[in-house]
Amino acid sequence: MDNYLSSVKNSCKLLKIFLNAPKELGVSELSRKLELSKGAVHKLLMTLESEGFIKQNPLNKQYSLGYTLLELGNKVLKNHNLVDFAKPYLQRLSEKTKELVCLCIIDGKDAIYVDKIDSKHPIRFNAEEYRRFPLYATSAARAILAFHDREFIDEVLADDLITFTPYSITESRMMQDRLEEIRKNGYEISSNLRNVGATGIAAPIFDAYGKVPASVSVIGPTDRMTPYQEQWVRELLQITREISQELGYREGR
Amino acid sequence: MDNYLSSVKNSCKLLKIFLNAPKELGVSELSRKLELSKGAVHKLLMTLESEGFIKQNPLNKQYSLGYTLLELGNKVLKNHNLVDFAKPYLQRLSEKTKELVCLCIIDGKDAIYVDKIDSKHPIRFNAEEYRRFPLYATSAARAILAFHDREFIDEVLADDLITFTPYSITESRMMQDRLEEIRKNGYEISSNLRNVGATGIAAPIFDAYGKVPASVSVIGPTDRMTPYQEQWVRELLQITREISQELGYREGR
DNA sequence: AACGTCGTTCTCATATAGAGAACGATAACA
DNA sequence: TGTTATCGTTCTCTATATGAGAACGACGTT
Repeated sequence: MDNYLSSVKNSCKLLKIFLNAPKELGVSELSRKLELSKGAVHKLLMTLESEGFIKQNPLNKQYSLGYTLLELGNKVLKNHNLVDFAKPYLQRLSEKTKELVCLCIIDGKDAIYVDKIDSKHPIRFNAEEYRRFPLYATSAARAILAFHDREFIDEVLADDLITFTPYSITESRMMQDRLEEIRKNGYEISSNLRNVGATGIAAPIFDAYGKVPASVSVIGPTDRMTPYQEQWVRELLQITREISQELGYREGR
Repeated sequence: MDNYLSSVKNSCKLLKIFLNAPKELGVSELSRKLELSKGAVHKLLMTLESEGFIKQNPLNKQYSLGYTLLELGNKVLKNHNLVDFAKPYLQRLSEKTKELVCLCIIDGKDAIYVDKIDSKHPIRFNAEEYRRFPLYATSAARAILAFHDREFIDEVLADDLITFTPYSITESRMMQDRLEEIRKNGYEISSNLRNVGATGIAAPIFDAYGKVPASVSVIGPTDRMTPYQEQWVRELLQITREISQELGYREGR
C-alpha cells in the first residue's frame, strides 16, 4: 500500500463492510473487521458522519450507512444512460413473456443488475438488483463474459469459481466450453445457476465499438419457461438486436 | 478541522461534487472545486477507484461515480424498514387518489423522498426521489418539520430560506405561523412550492416515541386536486394514522 | 461488588498527506 | 504547421495528520 491514501482506503472498506452485515455495527466490531484500532475507527466514523455517509443511532450508539449514499447511488443510475435507453425495450419484453426481465452490466470482473421489471405471475424469482456478483455466476453475466477477450476470460476464470447451487459449473475448463457455446449460439440458457428451479435466458448487447457492456435476460421457473423456450429466445434476440443497433453497433463489422 | 481525517473528508466532498455536476469530471476541475492540488486529487481518485467508488473513462481520462455507490445506496434503502413497512399503505392511497404518493423522511436538517408511487394520469409531477432538500421547502417536509421541537425549527429557519418558485414563503416569521397551522390541522396543504401548478397534501407519521421521522404526501396538478381536496385529506390522515399506530404510536400519549 | 465490554478521549512517534514543480500527451489556434 | 494552453500523471519533500495503544466513564452481566 504505497500509492494509496490509507485513511481513504480504510473509509471505503469500512463502508463496504456494511454490505454484508446487519444494519447497525459498533465501533469495536468494525475495528475488529478492519483490523484497525478502535480510536482510528472512531475517528473514521466521526468524519464519515459529518459528511452524511454514516449515521449514528443515539439510542444504542451503533452506526449505519447514511443517506448521502442513497443520493450518490441514485446519481450513478442516472448517469448510466443505458438504463433509460433500454427501459422501453425491457418493458416490451416483459409484456410478451410476463416473466422477470433484467438488464445486467459489467463492472470490472463483476456483473450488476441495474434494472429489472418484475414478473406478473404470482410465483416468481427476484433479481438481486444493484448487487455485485461474479461474471460466471448467472446466465445474464455469462452472456456478457462470453464476448470478451480470451485474456480477460482467463483472468476471470482463474479465480476459484464460487457456486450458489449444487448444479453450477466449478471447472474452469467446462466453463470455457460453455462460453464457446454461448458465442456460437449468440445467447445463453441455463437452469439452477443462482436459484434451484429457475431458468434464465440471456443475450448480449453490443455497442458501437463491438464491445459487450451489458445483457438482457428473461428469468422464470423452469417448468413455466420450457414450453416457451424457443419463442422467448427469438423475442430476446430481437430486443437485444434493436438495442445494439440503436447504440451504433453494425453487424458483421 | 482538528478532529476529522482530512483526506477522508476530502474524499467525501469529492464524491458529493458529482451530485450537482455533469456525469464526468476531470482532475483539474475537481482540484479547483475542492481547492486542493491536482496531485492530491489524483491520489484521492486513484484510491477511490481501487475501491469501486470512482470509475475512470479510458477514452477521455475523466472520472465518474462508481457502482459500489449503487450497492451502498441500495443497502441504505433496505436498512430503512419504514420503506417496506409503509409500501402497502402508499399503494392503497395511490389507488384511491390516482395521484403521485410519496414517503418522505427527515435526515438532519434535510428531507429526502425515499419512496414514491407514480400517478396514473398522463399529466403528472415527478418527485425527485432520493434527492435531499431543505425541511421547509415542500409540503411533505413541512409536515415533518412542524412536529419537531421549537428549538430545532428555529435552527432550520435560521438559514436563508431558499425558494424554488416565486410563490414560496421567504420570511422566517411567516413560516413559523404556517407551521403552527400545520400543527393545529394535523396536515399541510400548499401549492406552487416546488413546482408551479402543483398542490401537495402531506401528513406526519408518528413513531412509538411520539417523534415524527417521516410523512406521506399526495401531489398533483392544482386543478385536479382542488375538487377532491377534502376527500384526499381524509384518506391521507386515515393512512398516516394506521402507519403511526403500527409503529407503536399511541394517540394522546 | 467485581468484571467484561462498550464508545469515547487522549498522547505521541511515525508514516503519510498534500503542495508544487515537471512530465508527456492532447487539443485549440494562428 | 508550429505555438500555446490545458490536460492527466508522476515525482520529491516536509509539515502534519494518522493510527496504535492506553485510559476513561458508562453500562450490563455475573
